[in-house]
Amino acid sequence: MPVEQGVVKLTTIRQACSDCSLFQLCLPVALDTSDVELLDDIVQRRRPLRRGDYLYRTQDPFRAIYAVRAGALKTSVLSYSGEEQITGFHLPGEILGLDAINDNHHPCSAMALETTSVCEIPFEHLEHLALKIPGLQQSLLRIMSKEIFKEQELLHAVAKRSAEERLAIALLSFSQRFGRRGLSKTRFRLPMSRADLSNYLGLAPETMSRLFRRFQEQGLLLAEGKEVTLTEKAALLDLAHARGCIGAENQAGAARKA
Amino acid sequence: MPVEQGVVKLTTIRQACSDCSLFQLCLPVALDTSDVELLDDIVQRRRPLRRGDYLYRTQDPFRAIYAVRAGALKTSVLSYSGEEQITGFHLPGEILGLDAINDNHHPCSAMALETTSVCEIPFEHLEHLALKIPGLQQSLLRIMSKEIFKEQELLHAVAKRSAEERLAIALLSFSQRFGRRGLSKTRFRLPMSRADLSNYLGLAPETMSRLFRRFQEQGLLLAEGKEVTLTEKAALLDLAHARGCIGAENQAGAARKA
DNA sequence: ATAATGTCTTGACATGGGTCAAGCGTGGAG
DNA sequence: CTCCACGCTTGACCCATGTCAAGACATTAT
Repeated sequence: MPVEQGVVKLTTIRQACSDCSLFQLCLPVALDTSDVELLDDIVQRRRPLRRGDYLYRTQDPFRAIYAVRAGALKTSVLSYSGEEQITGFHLPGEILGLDAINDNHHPCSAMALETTSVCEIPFEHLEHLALKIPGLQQSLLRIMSKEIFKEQELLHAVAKRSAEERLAIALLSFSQRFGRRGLSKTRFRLPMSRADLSNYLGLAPETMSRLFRRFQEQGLLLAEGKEVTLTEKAALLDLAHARGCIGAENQAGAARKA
Repeated sequence: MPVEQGVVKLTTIRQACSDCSLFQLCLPVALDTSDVELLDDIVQRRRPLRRGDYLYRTQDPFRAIYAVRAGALKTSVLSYSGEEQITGFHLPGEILGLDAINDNHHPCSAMALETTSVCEIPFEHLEHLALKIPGLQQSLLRIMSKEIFKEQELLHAVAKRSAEERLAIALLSFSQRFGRRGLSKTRFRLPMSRADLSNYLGLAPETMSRLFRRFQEQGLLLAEGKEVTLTEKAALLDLAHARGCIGAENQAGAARKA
């Protein structure tokens, strides 16, 4: 077994993909044991990021994609006037950096929302490996396809939906993403600030605030700071008009299919 | 040279990728001649679609991706209440269907906006070929990465921008996409109806109409039906706040890079 | 040519949600 | 423990954009 090429050697950093409870999520395709070992060899674990640290910044050269192991990140771009535009939140088991493949530079910055650790997967190695392991190529293409689909979905979720619908959709999306990794689908801690969330959804923070209140008054949820409990998921789904939408179980399901 | 496996044999349908003026666009990576021939063998040309014909429909099993050769298509999903939600327009040289890789079914329908012909690229073959031709795998991953990036960009273009900004962005996007294939960047024919365009941008058709008038009054453009002439592109760019945005030349440029 | 059908435009009006400006609460620093 | 600061909430107000309804125009069919 090769020496860990740890970017930084910390006591507890070594862990094989095969032992990782998130492995099914970040590369959701069956690889046999020897293939996983090949992958293991190229994956680097990094020292955890602290809240506010950047994993990469806009225009950084693209070297690797990243799988979130613990914590959470946001990706964002600076808009014309220098305002932050949040383009995504990334939870454990999710991959980020794929949008940089195209032109070899990161089109956005990724910042840790809390103490966060990631696996770094050098892309050159991965690409090379994907030529050898058909399942891996397939997996990669799937992940990217899902990403495209997800964005499209979100795009039209956010484009012409009311503030109410947007928040419902976002909450259900988090519910689902937490559920996917075995956590509660009804009670979770949002890793980002209200401001970040509202920014992401294209709403004013004030509007979000009012919405949270209204949802609470209507008994749809309980919010204590970042801790959220969804008490009436059905009603939320209804609000989100979720048929064929993010809140529905199609995403998690799709990822595992075939 | 192998027999053309044409889905339908029409008189003028046979044409090699290597002769195709759009080839650089649909697979923007250098393949050497023999590789292009391999690709050629799997590409099928289909009978042109007429206006209103579907290339595929939501939930159809995924078999192939498609490169637009001539004409234009729109992709759309049906929202909760049965309303059409347009998710994209696809012009010559562009590829569609990538969003279906993930779960083996098309998540949206693709309909021809005018007489349209496409190259059909069976995905199983392509995937297989990509294992043999590193450049092809790379190209595929790039294309998909670009797609993700594009969607992200658009998402946040549409999410929190004014109607004015959205239209400016859309017009510049078309300008650029026409320009990329050697057509005029300032004078072109929009292939879709106003209603389609407004739907796509998340605006009411009435709003679009008023905007077109206003832009015209301000001397930014000339619109005669679907024929559009951009007379003050700089001003439009300014309106779009286009730094780092769709209108900027980053996309076309990026596609060709490295 | 004329009718019929759909698409685009225009106007009047209503409203969701953005903006501005305070006030409140909580958690970290001293 | 106390203070400060930041993030969240609340209220008042207003504007951009959606909605409804009608009319102009264009395109196809008769």
